[in-house]
Amino acid sequence: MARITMADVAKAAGVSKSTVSQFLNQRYEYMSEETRKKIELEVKRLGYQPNFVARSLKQKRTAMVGVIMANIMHRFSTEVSRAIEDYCNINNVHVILCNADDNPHKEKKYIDMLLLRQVDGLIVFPTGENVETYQKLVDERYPVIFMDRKVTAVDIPAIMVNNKASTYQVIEHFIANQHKRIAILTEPLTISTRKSRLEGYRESMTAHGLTNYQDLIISAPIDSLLAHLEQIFQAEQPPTALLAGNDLVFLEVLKFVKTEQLKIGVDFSLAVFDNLPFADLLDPAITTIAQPSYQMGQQAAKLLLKRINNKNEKITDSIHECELIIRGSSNRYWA
Amino acid sequence: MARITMADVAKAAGVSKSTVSQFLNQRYEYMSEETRKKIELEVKRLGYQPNFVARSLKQKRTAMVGVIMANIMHRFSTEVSRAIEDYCNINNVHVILCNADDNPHKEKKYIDMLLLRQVDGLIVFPTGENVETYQKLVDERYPVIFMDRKVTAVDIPAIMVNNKASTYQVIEHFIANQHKRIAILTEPLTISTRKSRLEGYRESMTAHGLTNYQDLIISAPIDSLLAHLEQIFQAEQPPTALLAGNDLVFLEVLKFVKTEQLKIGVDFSLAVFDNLPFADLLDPAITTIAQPSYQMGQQAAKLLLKRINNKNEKITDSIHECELIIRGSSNRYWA
DNA sequence: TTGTAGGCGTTATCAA
DNA sequence: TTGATAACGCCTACAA
Repeated sequence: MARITMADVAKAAGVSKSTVSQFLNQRYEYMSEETRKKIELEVKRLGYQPNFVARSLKQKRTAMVGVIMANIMHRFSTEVSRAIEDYCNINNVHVILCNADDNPHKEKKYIDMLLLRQVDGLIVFPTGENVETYQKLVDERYPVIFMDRKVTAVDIPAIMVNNKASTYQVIEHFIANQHKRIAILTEPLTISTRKSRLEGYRESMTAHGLTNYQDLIISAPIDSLLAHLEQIFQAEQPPTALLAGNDLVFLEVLKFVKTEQLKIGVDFSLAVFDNLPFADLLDPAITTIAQPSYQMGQQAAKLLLKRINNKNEKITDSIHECELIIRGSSNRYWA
Repeated sequence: MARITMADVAKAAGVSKSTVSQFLNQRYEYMSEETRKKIELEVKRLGYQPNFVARSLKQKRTAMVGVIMANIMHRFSTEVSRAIEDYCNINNVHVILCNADDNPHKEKKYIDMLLLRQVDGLIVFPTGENVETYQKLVDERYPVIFMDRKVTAVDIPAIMVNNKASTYQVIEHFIANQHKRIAILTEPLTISTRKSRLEGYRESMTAHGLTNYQDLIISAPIDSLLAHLEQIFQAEQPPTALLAGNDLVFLEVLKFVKTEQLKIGVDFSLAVFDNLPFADLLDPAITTIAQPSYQMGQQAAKLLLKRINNKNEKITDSIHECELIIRGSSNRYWA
């Protein structure tokens, strides 16, 4: 392992460590051509590799950022993380990826650990449950960006999508197709994203005179969704359209469909708020609200690195537009 | 951040840095109850946090491992990485996750970077194209484990599945259902995994007297698979069964099916060598060869950490069994 | 039982 | 133009 140090190079080249350091940091300005050559040669010959840890200690900068993702099994998180990683690596910043499983304890543990490791900044899909910890970051002027979710209690910029408007739009799409019993299916309302989506749902329903939707809102942990679906579809007036809150919820809908031998697009219309790589390939194809995950990740990384390099950089919330892609699962006129 | 140092604690407690260090490393043996208490108090009061970077520099150990995954868009990689992360984090080791996109240049760059960062060990899904770099790791006795793929040119232990036997088995399953024209569809044969699967295919076909399979082997980059499928299905004797080499290949098959308006399980039988979270939920359900990704990741992490803690630990290749799960896409008798 | 001193490999400051 | 020298924060002999 990198056991050749600057001192070795210095000795071999017959100069001092400082000079080698100058050389390595491309400060040739006041360096004779001769010494430059000498050092260059020895660096190559000895196969010198700088020691990042030592440099980090001195510079108080690690060229690493931490990403705490919501759930690695969630496609959106994966896509965003990948974008972050791509951007960072181009800029020679390494990413430590942590999977919090939407668990506040894990989240806190990871934030603390990453700080101890002196990562230069953090991108977090916040659970929202660690306000104290978030606030500490703000107080220390630590570079942090929230992804996908806003935590209003704390002044940290967030990169999100227009959850409310997009949901409003897809509900309107259902209504335009004459649906009246439209259900929304989501994981518990612990994060802003889900709340906003529900809000969009409510507003859209209300705006179109469909105020009787209380029993059509299902918000429950993933593993109980199936039971809720069974129940709601046994009601006197079962829903005719369904909005699945994300890809994991969608899988539950698939299970339900399978168990009950129903046909999507025939027995009820369906839209999914998320990116599904195979949305277009199923039969019927699935209507989705696609989130620009890659752009969001890139933007987060870009802003974070900027902020790291300039503590005064002011970052504000950023809202990305989703795209409603209507496909076979919801294109039937329901009259 | 963490600007309280051991020196601060020492001063506040009226002891020396060494004593504080002793305390922090739980070496209370020769410490008076009194000083212990004093230090404990000050650590709490000042909110002291150890500096990992400084510790790493001194100890030449970072408590970080690097993972170079093949392709973050590939479900199997994701599942394995998650398992590695889970195991490592329980053991207070952090994971730097890098996505090589099956690109040898990226792979090499990442390996080099991770070494500069002095990660304690590496788990790599090797492209197989950087033998020189791999060999360097071996020469330095650097802890490395290969995942999913073997590189025969170099003596690094690999954790794999029984690719050949599993493929043999699924082909036999097709044959048992009276298929004679069985095609295999895989990405280019650059890695051992794919080669072994093809080998299993060949042996199984041959063993059952189906020697005329040359035109039934499609091995091509993802984005050209569709064209190959079109072609092979236009042949005089199109295949009646298809083995898709992984989940990404499967998506291409779905595209093909969609374009051609075919029905899986009716127009041809299908099996997929990989984990599909929704295999059971499609119509028909998809026959898969499931890989124990989580166990593989856990094992890799476990072995790596063991090896890191004991340079003499000898690790050997490890082969995991897959499970052939027969579902609707291939359960039809083809006579 | 506790403290002193030196070093891990860099970088930064200042003097030469 | 280059070189001493002192940090960075921690750990570890060894000394007291």
